[in-house]
Amino acid sequence: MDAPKAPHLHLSRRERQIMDAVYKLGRATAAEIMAAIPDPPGYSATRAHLRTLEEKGHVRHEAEDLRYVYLPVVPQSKARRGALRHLVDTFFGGSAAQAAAALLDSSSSRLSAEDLDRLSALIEKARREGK
Amino acid sequence: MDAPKAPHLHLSRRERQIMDAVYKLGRATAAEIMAAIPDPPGYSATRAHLRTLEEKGHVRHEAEDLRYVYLPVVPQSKARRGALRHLVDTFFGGSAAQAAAALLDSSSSRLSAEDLDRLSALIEKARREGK
DNA sequence: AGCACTCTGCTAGAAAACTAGCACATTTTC
DNA sequence: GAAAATGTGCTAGTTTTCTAGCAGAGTGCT
Repeated sequence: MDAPKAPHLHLSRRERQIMDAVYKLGRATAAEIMAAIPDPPGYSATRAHLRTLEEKGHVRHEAEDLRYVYLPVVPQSKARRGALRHLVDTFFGGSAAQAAAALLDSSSSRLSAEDLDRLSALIEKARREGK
Repeated sequence: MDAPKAPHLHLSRRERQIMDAVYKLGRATAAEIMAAIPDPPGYSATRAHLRTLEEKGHVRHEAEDLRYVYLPVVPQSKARRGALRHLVDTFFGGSAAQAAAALLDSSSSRLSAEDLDRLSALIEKARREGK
C-alpha cells in the first residue's frame, strides 16, 4: 500500500504542475511535460522533480525508445474522482448538482447534440434509480 | 490590476490549503480556517500565511467583533469558473460534457429530483441555443 | 487597578522546494 | 572510431516556505 489515495494533496507547487501535465498528457517524456507547463522550470529541474515524484509513488516510468516515458501511478479515472470531489466540496458546498449546472451553463455553446443526449440519458437513469 | 486571475496557480501548498478553506467557508477567522484544514498548521503559522496571502492580494480581511474575518478577493463565483476550467482541461481533455457526465455518474444516488429537473432544464436550454 | 484572555504584528531559524551544472552512458552522424 | 546529441543520475547551493515564540494592544472580569 504505497500509492497515495489523493494524489494532489501534499504536493509542492512544481510537483502539482508536473502531475497536472502528466494527467493531461497521459504519458509523456520529461521534455513534453516541461513544455506543457505554463511557467516552465528548466529541463534539469523537471527531471529532478520527476524523480522525486517517482520516489513518492506518484508516477512511474517506462523506458521507451531510449528515453523515459512517465505515467501516473493512480490512473486518470481514479484521480478524476478525487479531483472532482475536492472541487465540489470546496467550491460548491458539496453539491454535485450545482457543479454540474455550472458546467452546463458555462459552456453551453460548446456542447454537441450528442453530448446533450448522453447527459439526458444519464439524468433519466439517475431518475429511475433514485425513484 | 492586482488581483490574480488564476488564484490557485502559484500558491504554495499551505497557501493553497488555506485558500481552499477560505473558499469553502466563504468568510472565516484564522481559527476557523485552521480548523478546516485536514493536516493543520499551528495557529501562529496560519495567521502568518493569511498575512502573506493578503499581501499577495488573494484575501482581504474585515475587523469584526475584535477579530479579523478573512474573505477571498476573487469572489467564489469567479474562482469556481477557473477551477472548473482547469479541472476539465487536465482531467477531461477539455470536454465539459465528460466532466458533467462523471459528476452525474459518480453521485447519482445523491441527486434529488429537483436537482435532476434543474439539470434537465439546463440541457433543454442548451439544446435550444445550440440548435 | 490588576489579572486573565484573546487577538495582532513581527522576526528569525528550521525545513522543504527549486534549480543548474557536472559526470557518465548510449546512440547517431560524419 | 571520433565527435556531436541526447538522455540519465546525482549533488550542492540558493531561494522560498513554513513555523514557533514573543511583544504589544485591547477587552472584560474581580
